[in-house]
Amino acid sequence: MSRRPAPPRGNQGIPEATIARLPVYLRVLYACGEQGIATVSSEELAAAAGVNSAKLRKDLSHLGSYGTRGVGYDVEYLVYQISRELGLTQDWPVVIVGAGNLGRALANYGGFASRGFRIAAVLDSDAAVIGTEVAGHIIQGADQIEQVVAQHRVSIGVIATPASSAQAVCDRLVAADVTSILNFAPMVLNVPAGVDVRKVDLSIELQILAFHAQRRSVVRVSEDGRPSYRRAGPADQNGDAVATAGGVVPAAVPGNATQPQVTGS
Amino acid sequence: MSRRPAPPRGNQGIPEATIARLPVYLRVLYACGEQGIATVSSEELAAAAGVNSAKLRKDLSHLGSYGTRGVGYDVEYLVYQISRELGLTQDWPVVIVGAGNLGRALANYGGFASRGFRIAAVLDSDAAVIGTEVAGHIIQGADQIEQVVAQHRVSIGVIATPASSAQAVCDRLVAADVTSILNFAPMVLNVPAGVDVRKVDLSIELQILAFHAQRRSVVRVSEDGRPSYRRAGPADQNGDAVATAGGVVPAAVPGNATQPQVTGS
DNA sequence: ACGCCCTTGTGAACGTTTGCACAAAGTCGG
DNA sequence: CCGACTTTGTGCAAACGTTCACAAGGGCGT
Repeated sequence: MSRRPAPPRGNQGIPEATIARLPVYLRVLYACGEQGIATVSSEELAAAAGVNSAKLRKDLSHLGSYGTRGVGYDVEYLVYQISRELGLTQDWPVVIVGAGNLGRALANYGGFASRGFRIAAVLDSDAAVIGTEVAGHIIQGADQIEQVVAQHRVSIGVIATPASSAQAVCDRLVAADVTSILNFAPMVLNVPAGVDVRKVDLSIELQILAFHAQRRSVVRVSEDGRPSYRRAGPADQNGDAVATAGGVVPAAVPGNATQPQVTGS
Repeated sequence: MSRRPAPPRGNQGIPEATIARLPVYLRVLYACGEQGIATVSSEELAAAAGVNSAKLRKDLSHLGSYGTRGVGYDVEYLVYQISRELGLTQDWPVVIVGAGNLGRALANYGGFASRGFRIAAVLDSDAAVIGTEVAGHIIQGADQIEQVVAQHRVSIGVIATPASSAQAVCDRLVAADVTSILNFAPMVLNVPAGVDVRKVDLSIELQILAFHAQRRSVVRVSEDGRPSYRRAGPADQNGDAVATAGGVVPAAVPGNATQPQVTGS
């Protein structure tokens, strides 16, 4: 925002892109542990996580030198280190606002309660659902936000309300000292500096998919349509461009003859 | 991930980062249209979308020169252009696999049906829910995947199953010629090249939030704890690092004295 | 004890994304 | 019709992220 001429930037230095991948590594490591695997090489771990092995090593190197050359990484030890770095060794109470279809789905989501996160409360403003039970939690009124947040020391809030009330809920959460918000409402939240907002937006993801799908069907017209459908390494799952190696789409919709009216002029 | 010495790449040249933001602009533009606003400047649009105005202009410039200098962008025209670029002017049938809490939430999600996407079918493998209705759709058996995909020319599939069956469902979708997959299951899907996978993962988002929250609480110990809570411009909502406005973040975390037990050895 | 072989950790090159700053280009009032 | 003002579109440089390639380091067989 404001100019930073010579930012001292005490940023202790883990790149944001790395942070976003650590949870994926962590999940794979848990799976390894459950399989009884004691050590993994960067190559194996990278393949399972769907990334380049050099990237994985660089990511892990930001945490420290926790690997053993010639062997790999100790699964259990690495799990601990990543967990600590992400702050998962402490308990994070979470409040879910909005007990509609989505809110209930979230409350029932198993991976929620596990690994450090704990649902402190589920709130809603609809009197019809207040008092009913979801995933072992009695739904409380939305007017309890401040009290619940203070009582459980909540610092993470999940907004699963309609877009129309998302900003109001967000404001109340922020006023109650919640500094991390996960927003499922399809809108851009306005928050003060120092509050961290992440959004999960089905509609946006679908539109990105549609773009690639459309492009694929157009590109297919080009030469060299080798229909090789070989099972390659896992395509990048982090939103990078599609590989479009041998894109064999049937005969879907070329009809863009609908040249539109230019409204202005 | 084979080497690509000289990728012919018919990439017509819209950066991936831009594609990811276009849906946000589109949503803001729709909101403007509903408010009766006819034209917007890049500054206004950028503020509403939570991005830098220069970035917005550069993004839009990739689609063409659709603005008018000294005035701004015509809302309706820009909506059309972005929609066309994203491929939203055509109809995208979508199949949802998994009718649990999440699948039902998705099926009921309003923004789904609107703007180009249409639910072709909702499937599940649980005999207890097959035949019941969700959001106007009779839930069909998961063994109908191939038939439904072929019949409705589905090219986008949404996986809302437990992680344990996600890969199997994915394989069947891919075999049935679905080339775009939105994965809600908490796992990395393995797909052939040419298939586009995007993932939405609550657990990962929470862990990223936890990391920032943890860092913030450590940083707070530092000097200059000015509790200025002024309402600033919308903090970046795309997952970038938290602004932490006054955050000078100096001597954070020297305490790595807690050298843990090395399990192996 | 020694040397081979495997894997990590990282320097350096490359590509992508962001943000500034400004010229080009249009509108609008007089 | 003209000049002042506003806003777009973009060249450029810095920041950020990815990938390659390889030296450093450690285990393991002999």
